[in-house]
Amino acid sequence: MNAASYPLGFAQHDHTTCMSDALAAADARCAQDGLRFTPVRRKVLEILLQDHRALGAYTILDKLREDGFGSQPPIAYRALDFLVENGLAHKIERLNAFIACANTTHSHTPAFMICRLCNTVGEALSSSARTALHEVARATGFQIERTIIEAELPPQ
Amino acid sequence: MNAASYPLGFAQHDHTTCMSDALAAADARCAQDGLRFTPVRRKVLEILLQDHRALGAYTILDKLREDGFGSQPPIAYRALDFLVENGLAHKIERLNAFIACANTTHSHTPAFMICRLCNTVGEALSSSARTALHEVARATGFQIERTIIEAELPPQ
DNA sequence: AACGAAATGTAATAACATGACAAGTAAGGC
DNA sequence: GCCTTACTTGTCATGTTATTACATTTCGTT
Repeated sequence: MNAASYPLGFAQHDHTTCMSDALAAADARCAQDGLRFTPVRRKVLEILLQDHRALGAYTILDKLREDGFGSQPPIAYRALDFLVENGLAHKIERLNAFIACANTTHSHTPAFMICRLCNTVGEALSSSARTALHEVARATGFQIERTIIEAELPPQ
Repeated sequence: MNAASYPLGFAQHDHTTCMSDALAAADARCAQDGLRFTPVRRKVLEILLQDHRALGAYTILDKLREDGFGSQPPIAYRALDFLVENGLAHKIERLNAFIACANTTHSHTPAFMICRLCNTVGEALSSSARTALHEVARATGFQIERTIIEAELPPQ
């Protein structure tokens, strides 16, 4: 096993770079697509990038408050909606929580590997699983609009 | 496309038989494994079997109340936990809601096909997708304890 | 009948999420 | 430049989902 092939979140890495790179990518992406990467939205992404763990909306809200932003739930939820819609973050349904996207370079819908103990979340490639799922759906006459693939990992 | 290959929930079928068969299977299963299939638990399964749509715990709770059972949340959640733990129902994470298992004959973890409009949920075979996911995990050094595979269907 | 384990009843509260409306801010047309 | 319009944010209120804690009852066993 090679550490470099671990999903981000479980892998050792230079976290400062990882954060600044992700923010730079988000800046570029928003500029390119005419999206307004406002202070709250940026701050929420920064908060999510701090750890690679999934954070609940209210945890995020607390951190926003500390930084002088509004502290009512819609503040956090709206920023999170923006990030999720634009592929800068993901919602982990299993946890009702959110993580920063670990792979901003291209559009994707990863499989999430969730540590049962600490909520660390890794993004793994999921194209084979996703293809299989689409194939199953097609065989039964359905189209799929969106897929959710999450795996819970036992304590290591 | 052949209607018979649709997942239950989307397929035409004799619903009375489907319900009574499922209840009989649950009875048998619980008898065999020494599980206590108490009145509340049975009632909750009946409620879930009524439609093949995903129902929230509080919807179930309302129906329990109508039938003279306790009406505090733990009543419903405990029965649901029992059913889910023992494979008689599933939780749909995307919806924070529950459905009766459509396939009591063998242990399985299906992929769920969720209609975005009406919350009708079908169970589809997912072994290929699941295998692919395990393979991805193995390749990155993880074991998977539990998988969640859900697909949202566009309005037909 | 007495015991321990499992299940249920009930109250309180925690955690997650949205609706509605007012106020502020940015971008494009004139 | 300033007006309009669309978007974003602030705030209050409320709705929805889920758990903790503890008392009581039921069930199976001895």
